[in-house]
Amino acid sequence: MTSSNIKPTEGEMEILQVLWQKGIATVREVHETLNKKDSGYTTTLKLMQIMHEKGMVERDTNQKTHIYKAIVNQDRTEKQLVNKMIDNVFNGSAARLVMQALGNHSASADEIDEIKKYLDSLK
Amino acid sequence: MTSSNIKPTEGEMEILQVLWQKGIATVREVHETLNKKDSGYTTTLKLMQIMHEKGMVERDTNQKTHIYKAIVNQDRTEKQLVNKMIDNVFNGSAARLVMQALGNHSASADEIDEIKKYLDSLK
DNA sequence: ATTTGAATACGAAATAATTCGTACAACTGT
DNA sequence: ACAGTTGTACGAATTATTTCGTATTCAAAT
Repeated sequence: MTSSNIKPTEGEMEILQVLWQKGIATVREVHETLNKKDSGYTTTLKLMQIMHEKGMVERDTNQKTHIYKAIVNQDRTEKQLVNKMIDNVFNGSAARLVMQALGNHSASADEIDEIKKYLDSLK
Repeated sequence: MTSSNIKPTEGEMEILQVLWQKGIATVREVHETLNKKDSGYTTTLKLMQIMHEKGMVERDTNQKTHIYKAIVNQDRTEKQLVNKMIDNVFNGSAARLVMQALGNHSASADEIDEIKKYLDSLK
């Protein structure tokens, strides 16, 4: 087990995504970006406070409105989650994951080209 | 929301994997395949019973020792999980997931060829 | 027949994750 | 100054998931 072994919950991942994308954000900004109709502002607040306790995010509390920033590394976190899925769901085969991902509607022709380029660059 | 929207928990996924791999299996077989030192036999049993209630597995109870079989479709379930990850972790970009997966587990040359073939077949 | 071992059933505890209510502090505009 | 708005803090309820303990049943072996 490596030094920083982070396992964000689903809710935490959603928040991290916003933070990674925006760089920094207030609770309100995060809450509005994920516009969940099914849960209130204080839920997002609480989650972010917990993430702070866990050391996943840092925050600037100099102003009344705190400003949050992700500490956990995006790339490392993504790798961890992908690896876990390859392991858990695809019996260790990255190729199977990839094909499953590409068989989806979510892969556009552009994306496919991009991936081919990437594959070529691997050789 | 589609007709059968299944969201296996992590524990359920582990069991499903064994069932998909073996075709059919008893609780004992499943429990021993996933040799978890941290939880007992009845835990696996209970999980599989719950999965049965949820309609994820079927079982033959003609013998004392029940024989389980996955009902949920492997391919569909995998797609669902992958889609969720693309959404949750990669902001909707299948390409980013793929690259993360390939950057990781140094995919073998064979795997890469296989994937390229697959990509071509998509056009 | 009786004991022993392996199996199921199932309630309930333990743990994890999410959600909310409410108190209170700080800022805004009048 | 003070009413209204926006923010944080945080305990507690709710919901989901995992885990176990114990009762009971069935079958095999002595």
